[in-house]
Amino acid sequence: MTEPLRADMFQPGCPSNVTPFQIGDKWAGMVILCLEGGPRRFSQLRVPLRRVTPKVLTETLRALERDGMITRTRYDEVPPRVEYALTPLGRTLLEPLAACREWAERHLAELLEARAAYERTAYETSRTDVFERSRS
Amino acid sequence: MTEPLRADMFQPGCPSNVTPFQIGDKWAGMVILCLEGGPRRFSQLRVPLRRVTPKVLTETLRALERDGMITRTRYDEVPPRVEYALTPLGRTLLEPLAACREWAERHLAELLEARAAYERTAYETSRTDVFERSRS
DNA sequence: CGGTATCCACATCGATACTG
DNA sequence: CAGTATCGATGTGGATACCG
Repeated sequence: MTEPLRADMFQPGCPSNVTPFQIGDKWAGMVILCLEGGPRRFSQLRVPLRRVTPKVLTETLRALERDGMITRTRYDEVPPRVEYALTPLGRTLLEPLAACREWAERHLAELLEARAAYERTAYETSRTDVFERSRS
Repeated sequence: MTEPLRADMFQPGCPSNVTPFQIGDKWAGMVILCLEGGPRRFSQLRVPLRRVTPKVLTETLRALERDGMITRTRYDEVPPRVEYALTPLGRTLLEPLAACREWAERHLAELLEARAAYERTAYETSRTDVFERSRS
């Protein structure tokens, strides 16, 4: 546990998808993180976000733009180019986001452990009624 | 703005419902906060949560219990009594939760302002295609 | 009191196809 | 390249009624 679970939240099967924290919708937090290093283009965002569909990415970007978290800059060129970047307000999200990430790095293993223990006991003990835990 | 928008996130119409932060599902974060001051009973939780339905509250509590964030203690009395309380692990959530709340208190007004400005310009300016923004 | 059991409305996400 | 347009699956929450 010296290495603090450098979890890659962009990995679909990554356990950090299990964190109780969510920034806005499913993708907004990741978009914020993708923009931390500077402006990014639409297509650039689609890569780390594991093939989020353009529709959903557009919706996410519009929502973030609407709320003043990012800017959308369109350059009149051919081929067209559009860049998204964090606003100062959007940058303020990085701080609490870091707090959430830190929590995950410190405690995710405990959460997973508790969850596993719960699954185990659910099958043996005295809960009056055990509901289904089947996962497809 | 000296008063930092002591927003009551438990109020249904409260603008803090607009914050980009969410702990788990819709209610989990509020439950954590409700338990900050000590153990609470099922019915006690329903009050500040503005009449969340028992079904949803049960689901929320089960999920938090499963993940080791809260404990469920049943006392064999008549009438039956059940208490929910934060585990040590659950208490660790209070710190990042505080970071999120602080963000809201500091920046919620800016977010709302940006949103309002966006609504305003959406009706007058040169976006190639203005989508509907109607809210029922 | 502390929940369950159904049923349903709605929002969100995804897949696919197409366009300025 | 940077989206838009549809359609459909899924799932999360709410309303209501009932139970040990």
